[in-house]
Amino acid sequence: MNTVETRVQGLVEKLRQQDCRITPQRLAILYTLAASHNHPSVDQIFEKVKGDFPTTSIATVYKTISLLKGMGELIEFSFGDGSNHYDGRDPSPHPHFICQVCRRIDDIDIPELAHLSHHLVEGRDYRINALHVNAWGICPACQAAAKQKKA
Amino acid sequence: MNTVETRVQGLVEKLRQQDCRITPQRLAILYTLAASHNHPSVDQIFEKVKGDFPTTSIATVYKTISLLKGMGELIEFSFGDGSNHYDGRDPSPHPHFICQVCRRIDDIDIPELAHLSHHLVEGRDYRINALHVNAWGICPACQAAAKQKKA
DNA sequence: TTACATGCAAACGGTTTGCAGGGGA
DNA sequence: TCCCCTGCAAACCGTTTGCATGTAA
Repeated sequence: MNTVETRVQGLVEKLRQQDCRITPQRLAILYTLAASHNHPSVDQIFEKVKGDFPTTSIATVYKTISLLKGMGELIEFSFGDGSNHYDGRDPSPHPHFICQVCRRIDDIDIPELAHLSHHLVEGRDYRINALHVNAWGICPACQAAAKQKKA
Repeated sequence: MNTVETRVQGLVEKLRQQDCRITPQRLAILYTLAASHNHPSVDQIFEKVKGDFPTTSIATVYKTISLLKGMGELIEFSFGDGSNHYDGRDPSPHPHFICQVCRRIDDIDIPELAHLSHHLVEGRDYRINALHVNAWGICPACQAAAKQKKA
Protein backbone atom coordinates (compact mmCIF):
# COMPACT_ATOMS: atom_id res chain seq x y z
CA MET A 1 0.00 0.00 0.00
CA ASN A 2 1.53 3.30 -1.04
CA THR A 3 1.61 6.56 0.87
CA VAL A 4 -1.42 8.04 -0.85
CA GLU A 5 -3.54 4.98 -0.23
CA THR A 6 -2.48 4.87 3.41
CA ARG A 7 -3.40 8.48 3.95
CA VAL A 8 -6.78 8.04 2.26
CA GLN A 9 -7.55 5.00 4.39
CA GLY A 10 -6.64 6.95 7.50
CA LEU A 11 -8.96 9.79 6.51
CA VAL A 12 -11.80 7.38 5.69
CA GLU A 13 -11.34 5.76 9.08
CA LYS A 14 -11.57 9.12 10.84
CA LEU A 15 -14.63 10.16 8.85
CA ARG A 16 -16.36 6.92 9.77
CA GLN A 17 -15.59 7.54 13.42
CA GLN A 18 -17.49 10.82 13.11
CA ASP A 19 -20.48 9.05 11.55
CA CYS A 20 -19.78 10.66 8.22
CA ARG A 21 -20.70 8.84 5.02
CA ILE A 22 -18.09 7.91 2.47
CA THR A 23 -19.53 9.09 -0.81
CA PRO A 24 -17.75 8.71 -4.15
CA GLN A 25 -17.29 12.49 -4.32
CA ARG A 26 -15.70 12.60 -0.88
CA LEU A 27 -13.43 9.73 -1.75
CA ALA A 28 -12.27 11.52 -4.90
CA ILE A 29 -11.55 14.64 -2.85
CA LEU A 30 -9.58 12.61 -0.32
CA TYR A 31 -7.49 11.03 -3.07
CA THR A 32 -6.78 14.42 -4.60
CA LEU A 33 -5.72 15.85 -1.26
CA ALA A 34 -3.57 12.86 -0.37
CA ALA A 35 -1.81 12.89 -3.73
CA SER A 36 -1.27 16.64 -4.12
CA HIS A 37 2.15 18.02 -3.39
CA ASN A 38 1.36 21.46 -4.77
CA HIS A 39 -0.93 22.81 -2.05
CA PRO A 40 -4.03 23.20 -4.22
CA SER A 41 -6.83 25.71 -3.90
CA VAL A 42 -10.46 24.58 -3.69
CA ASP A 43 -10.85 25.36 -7.35
CA GLN A 44 -7.85 23.22 -8.28
CA ILE A 45 -9.21 20.34 -6.20
CA PHE A 46 -12.59 20.82 -7.86
CA GLU A 47 -11.10 20.67 -11.36
CA LYS A 48 -9.25 17.47 -10.50
CA VAL A 49 -12.29 15.79 -8.96
CA LYS A 50 -14.47 16.77 -11.91
CA GLY A 51 -12.24 14.56 -14.04
CA ASP A 52 -13.62 11.53 -12.22
CA PHE A 53 -17.04 12.86 -11.24
CA PRO A 54 -18.18 15.45 -13.77
CA THR A 55 -21.37 16.21 -11.86
CA THR A 56 -19.54 17.20 -8.67
CA SER A 57 -20.38 20.68 -7.47
CA ILE A 58 -17.86 23.08 -5.99
CA ALA A 59 -20.10 23.46 -2.92
CA THR A 60 -19.44 19.82 -2.09
CA VAL A 61 -15.71 20.42 -2.26
CA TYR A 62 -16.05 23.42 0.07
CA LYS A 63 -18.17 21.40 2.49
CA THR A 64 -15.74 18.49 2.58
CA ILE A 65 -12.75 20.79 3.00
CA SER A 66 -14.50 22.54 5.85
CA LEU A 67 -15.29 19.19 7.47
CA LEU A 68 -11.69 18.01 7.27
CA LYS A 69 -10.40 21.36 8.50
CA GLY A 70 -12.61 21.07 11.56
CA MET A 71 -11.17 17.63 12.20
CA GLY A 72 -7.63 19.01 12.02
CA GLU A 73 -6.86 16.84 9.01
CA LEU A 74 -5.70 19.60 6.74
CA ILE A 75 -4.02 22.96 7.04
CA GLU A 76 -5.23 26.09 5.33
CA PHE A 77 -2.99 28.82 3.94
CA SER A 78 -3.73 32.30 2.71
CA PHE A 79 -0.99 33.51 0.45
CA GLY A 80 -2.71 36.68 -0.62
CA ASP A 81 -3.61 35.47 -4.10
CA GLY A 82 -7.32 35.61 -3.38
CA SER A 83 -7.98 31.98 -2.59
CA ASN A 84 -6.99 29.65 0.21
CA HIS A 85 -4.68 26.71 -0.31
CA TYR A 86 -4.69 23.37 1.47
CA ASP A 87 -2.34 20.65 2.54
CA GLY A 88 -4.19 17.47 3.38
CA ARG A 89 -1.20 15.25 2.82
CA ASP A 90 0.65 16.43 5.91
CA PRO A 91 -1.59 18.42 8.27
CA SER A 92 1.15 19.31 10.72
CA PRO A 93 2.63 22.81 10.35
CA HIS A 94 5.79 22.74 8.29
CA PRO A 95 7.76 25.40 6.43
CA HIS A 96 6.73 26.41 2.93
CA PHE A 97 8.38 28.20 0.10
CA ILE A 98 6.31 30.45 -2.17
CA CYS A 99 7.77 31.51 -5.51
CA GLN A 100 7.13 35.21 -6.10
CA VAL A 101 7.23 34.65 -9.85
CA CYS A 102 5.23 31.50 -10.61
CA ARG A 103 3.37 31.25 -7.27
CA ARG A 104 4.21 27.59 -6.79
CA ILE A 105 4.25 26.43 -3.20
CA ASP A 106 6.80 23.86 -2.11
CA ASP A 107 7.60 22.22 1.17
CA ILE A 108 11.09 23.11 2.28
CA ASP A 109 13.23 21.62 4.93
CA ILE A 110 14.59 23.85 7.68
CA PRO A 111 16.27 21.54 10.18
CA GLU A 112 17.02 24.38 12.60
CA LEU A 113 13.32 25.05 12.96
CA ALA A 114 12.48 22.16 15.27
CA HIS A 115 15.13 23.43 17.59
CA LEU A 116 13.77 26.96 17.35
CA SER A 117 10.18 25.89 18.05
CA HIS A 118 11.31 24.10 21.14
CA HIS A 119 13.06 27.19 22.46
CA LEU A 120 10.15 29.44 21.66
CA VAL A 121 7.67 27.91 24.03
CA GLU A 122 9.85 28.49 27.05
CA GLY A 123 9.92 31.62 29.16
CA ARG A 124 7.19 33.48 27.33
CA ASP A 125 3.90 34.95 28.38
CA TYR A 126 2.49 33.88 25.05
CA ARG A 127 1.55 30.25 24.73
CA ILE A 128 2.69 29.18 21.27
CA ASN A 129 0.92 26.19 19.74
CA ALA A 130 2.20 26.25 16.19
CA LEU A 131 4.87 28.05 14.24
CA HIS A 132 4.02 28.83 10.61
CA VAL A 133 7.02 29.67 8.48
CA ASN A 134 6.74 30.89 4.90
CA ALA A 135 9.80 31.71 2.86
CA TRP A 136 9.20 33.99 -0.13
CA GLY A 137 11.61 34.07 -3.01
CA ILE A 138 12.36 32.67 -6.44
CA CYS A 139 12.30 28.97 -7.22
CA PRO A 140 15.10 27.22 -9.17
CA ALA A 141 13.04 27.04 -12.36
CA CYS A 142 12.22 30.76 -12.38
CA GLN A 143 15.83 31.62 -11.58
CA ALA A 144 16.95 29.57 -14.58
CA ALA A 145 14.32 31.20 -16.78
CA ALA A 146 15.48 34.66 -15.71
CA LYS A 147 19.10 33.78 -16.39
CA GLN A 148 18.29 32.47 -19.84
CA LYS A 149 16.28 35.55 -20.70
CA LYS A 150 19.15 37.79 -19.73
CA ALA A 151 21.66 35.89 -21.86
CA MET B 1 9.55 64.70 16.33
CA ASN B 2 8.15 61.38 17.49
CA THR B 3 8.30 58.02 15.74
CA VAL B 4 4.87 58.31 14.16
CA GLU B 5 5.59 61.76 12.77
CA THR B 6 8.93 60.58 11.38
CA ARG B 7 7.35 57.62 9.61
CA VAL B 8 4.58 59.80 8.14
CA GLN B 9 7.11 62.32 6.87
CA GLY B 10 9.09 59.51 5.28
CA LEU B 11 6.00 58.18 3.53
CA VAL B 12 4.99 61.66 2.34
CA GLU B 13 8.48 62.11 0.93
CA LYS B 14 8.28 58.84 -0.97
CA LEU B 15 4.82 59.60 -2.33
CA ARG B 16 6.05 62.99 -3.58
CA GLN B 17 8.95 61.28 -5.31
CA GLN B 18 6.40 59.23 -7.24
CA ASP B 19 4.49 62.38 -8.23
CA CYS B 20 1.61 61.43 -5.98
CA ARG B 21 -0.52 64.12 -4.41
CA ILE B 22 -0.78 64.47 -0.67
CA THR B 23 -4.50 64.75 0.01
CA PRO B 24 -5.99 65.12 3.49
CA GLN B 25 -7.48 61.62 3.19
CA ARG B 26 -4.14 60.09 2.29
CA LEU B 27 -2.46 61.91 5.15
CA ALA B 28 -5.04 60.58 7.58
CA ILE B 29 -4.44 57.04 6.28
CA LEU B 30 -0.68 57.47 6.66
CA TYR B 31 -1.09 58.63 10.25
CA THR B 32 -3.33 55.69 11.06
CA LEU B 33 -0.86 53.25 9.55
CA ALA B 34 2.13 54.81 11.26
CA ALA B 35 0.42 54.85 14.66
CA SER B 36 -1.19 51.39 14.56
CA HIS B 37 0.46 48.60 16.47
CA ASN B 38 -2.42 46.18 16.03
CA HIS B 39 -2.04 45.32 12.32
CA PRO B 40 -5.38 46.72 11.21
CA SER B 41 -7.59 45.57 8.36
CA VAL B 42 -8.74 47.99 5.66
CA ASP B 43 -12.05 48.29 7.43
CA GLN B 44 -10.36 49.18 10.72
CA ILE B 45 -8.24 51.81 8.98
CA PHE B 46 -11.37 53.12 7.31
CA GLU B 47 -13.24 53.46 10.62
CA LYS B 48 -10.31 55.33 12.15
CA VAL B 49 -9.93 57.71 9.20
CA LYS B 50 -13.67 58.42 9.14
CA GLY B 51 -13.25 59.94 12.59
CA ASP B 52 -11.25 62.76 11.04
CA PHE B 53 -12.77 62.75 7.55
CA PRO B 54 -16.35 61.49 7.70
CA THR B 55 -16.80 61.70 3.94
CA THR B 56 -13.90 59.35 3.20
CA SER B 57 -14.87 56.33 1.14
CA ILE B 58 -13.51 52.85 1.67
CA ALA B 59 -12.45 52.75 -1.98
CA THR B 60 -9.95 55.50 -1.28
CA VAL B 61 -8.49 53.48 1.58
CA TYR B 62 -8.16 50.45 -0.68
CA LYS B 63 -6.51 52.54 -3.40
CA THR B 64 -4.01 54.11 -1.01
CA ILE B 65 -3.18 50.76 0.58
CA SER B 66 -2.63 49.29 -2.85
CA LEU B 67 -0.36 52.20 -3.77
CA LEU B 68 1.76 51.82 -0.66
CA LYS B 69 1.92 48.06 -1.07
CA GLY B 70 3.28 48.51 -4.58
CA MET B 71 5.93 50.84 -3.17
CA GLY B 72 6.94 48.21 -0.62
CA GLU B 73 5.96 50.49 2.23
CA LEU B 74 3.65 48.11 3.97
CA ILE B 75 3.29 44.38 4.43
CA GLU B 76 0.09 42.51 3.90
CA PHE B 77 -1.03 39.49 5.92
CA SER B 78 -3.80 36.99 5.34
CA PHE B 79 -4.71 35.30 8.58
CA GLY B 80 -7.70 33.47 7.24
CA ASP B 81 -10.27 35.67 8.95
CA GLY B 82 -11.63 36.93 5.65
CA SER B 83 -9.81 40.22 5.41
CA ASN B 84 -6.20 41.23 4.96
CA HIS B 85 -4.21 42.99 7.63
CA TYR B 86 -1.46 45.55 7.20
CA ASP B 87 1.66 46.77 8.90
CA GLY B 88 2.71 50.16 7.60
CA ARG B 89 4.69 51.02 10.68
CA ASP B 90 7.48 48.57 10.00
CA PRO B 91 7.35 47.18 6.45
CA SER B 92 10.22 44.75 6.92
CA PRO B 93 9.20 41.15 7.60
CA HIS B 94 9.20 40.35 11.28
CA PRO B 95 7.64 37.61 13.38
CA HIS B 96 4.03 37.90 14.50
CA PHE B 97 1.92 36.24 17.10
CA ILE B 98 -1.77 35.60 16.41
CA CYS B 99 -4.05 34.77 19.32
CA GLN B 100 -6.36 31.90 18.39
CA VAL B 101 -8.95 33.15 20.86
CA CYS B 102 -9.20 36.93 20.46
CA ARG B 103 -7.45 37.20 17.07
CA ARG B 104 -5.13 39.98 18.20
CA ILE B 105 -1.89 40.22 16.30
CA ASP B 106 1.27 41.22 18.14
CA ASP B 107 4.85 41.62 17.11
CA ILE B 108 7.03 39.16 18.93
CA ASP B 109 10.75 39.01 19.27
CA ILE B 110 12.59 35.87 18.18
CA PRO B 111 16.27 36.67 18.45
CA GLU B 112 17.32 33.33 16.94
CA LEU B 113 15.49 34.19 13.75
CA ALA B 114 18.03 36.63 12.34
CA HIS B 115 20.60 33.91 12.67
CA LEU B 116 18.28 31.42 11.01
CA SER B 117 17.48 33.70 8.07
CA HIS B 118 21.14 34.17 7.46
CA HIS B 119 21.75 30.44 7.34
CA LEU B 120 18.77 29.81 5.11
CA VAL B 121 19.96 31.71 2.10
CA GLU B 122 23.12 29.66 1.80
CA GLY B 123 23.48 26.41 -0.08
CA ARG B 124 19.96 26.28 -1.47
CA ASP B 125 18.55 26.12 -4.94
CA TYR B 126 15.72 28.35 -3.80
CA ARG B 127 16.53 32.02 -3.53
CA ILE B 128 14.89 33.22 -0.34
CA ASN B 129 14.11 36.92 -0.13
CA ALA B 130 12.00 37.07 2.99
CA LEU B 131 11.05 34.80 5.84
CA HIS B 132 7.56 35.24 7.24
CA VAL B 133 7.05 33.70 10.65
CA ASN B 134 3.66 33.52 12.35
CA ALA B 135 3.26 31.95 15.74
CA TRP B 136 -0.27 30.82 16.62
CA GLY B 137 -1.33 30.37 20.21
CA ILE B 138 -3.00 32.04 23.15
CA CYS B 139 -2.08 35.49 24.36
CA PRO B 140 -1.46 36.29 28.06
CA ALA B 141 -4.84 37.99 28.46
CA CYS B 142 -6.81 35.05 27.07
CA GLN B 143 -4.79 32.61 29.17
CA ALA B 144 -5.67 34.60 32.28
CA ALA B 145 -9.33 34.71 31.26
CA ALA B 146 -9.39 30.94 30.75
CA LYS B 147 -7.75 30.35 34.13
CA GLN B 148 -10.26 32.61 35.89
CA LYS B 149 -13.18 30.88 34.21
CA LYS B 150 -11.96 27.49 35.34
CA ALA B 151 -11.59 28.59 38.99
C1' DT C 1 -35.88 3.41 5.68
C1' DT C 2 -33.81 7.54 7.23
C1' DA C 3 -30.74 10.85 8.22
C1' DC C 4 -27.00 12.80 5.97
C1' DA C 5 -24.74 14.37 1.53
C1' DT C 6 -25.27 16.42 -2.97
C1' DG C 7 -25.96 20.08 -6.24
C1' DC C 8 -28.07 24.02 -7.70
C1' DA C 9 -28.67 28.82 -7.09
C1' DA C 10 -28.92 32.70 -4.33
C1' DA C 11 -26.66 35.30 -0.84
C1' DC C 12 -22.67 37.14 1.35
C1' DG C 13 -18.52 39.99 2.19
C1' DG C 14 -14.07 41.71 1.02
C1' DT C 15 -11.96 43.86 -2.86
C1' DT C 16 -11.70 46.06 -7.46
C1' DT C 17 -13.20 49.00 -11.06
C1' DG C 18 -15.51 52.78 -13.98
C1' DC C 19 -16.66 57.17 -14.13
C1' DA C 20 -18.22 61.93 -13.19
C1' DG C 21 -17.00 65.56 -10.32
C1' DG C 22 -13.60 67.86 -7.17
C1' DG C 23 -9.28 69.72 -5.64
C1' DG C 24 -3.88 69.53 -5.08
C1' DA C 25 0.24 71.42 -7.35
C1' DT D 1 -5.26 75.11 -15.49
C1' DC D 2 -4.40 70.26 -15.63
C1' DC D 3 -4.43 65.93 -14.28
C1' DC D 4 -4.67 63.08 -10.38
C1' DC D 5 -7.67 61.78 -6.60
C1' DT D 6 -12.12 61.11 -4.48
C1' DG D 7 -16.43 58.93 -3.70
C1' DC D 8 -20.28 56.58 -5.25
C1' DA D 9 -22.09 52.43 -7.07
C1' DA D 10 -21.78 48.47 -9.67
C1' DA D 11 -19.09 44.57 -10.66
C1' DC D 12 -16.24 40.86 -9.25
C1' DC D 13 -14.96 36.57 -7.11
C1' DG D 14 -14.08 33.25 -3.48
C1' DT D 15 -16.91 31.32 -0.10
C1' DT D 16 -21.18 30.17 2.49
C1' DT D 17 -25.90 28.91 2.88
C1' DG D 18 -30.84 27.12 2.05
C1' DC D 19 -33.38 23.77 0.24
C1' DA D 20 -35.24 20.04 -2.58
C1' DT D 21 -33.51 15.74 -4.20
C1' DG D 22 -30.59 11.74 -3.98
C1' DT D 23 -28.24 8.00 -1.69
C1' DA D 24 -25.01 5.49 1.76
C1' DA D 25 -25.62 2.64 5.56
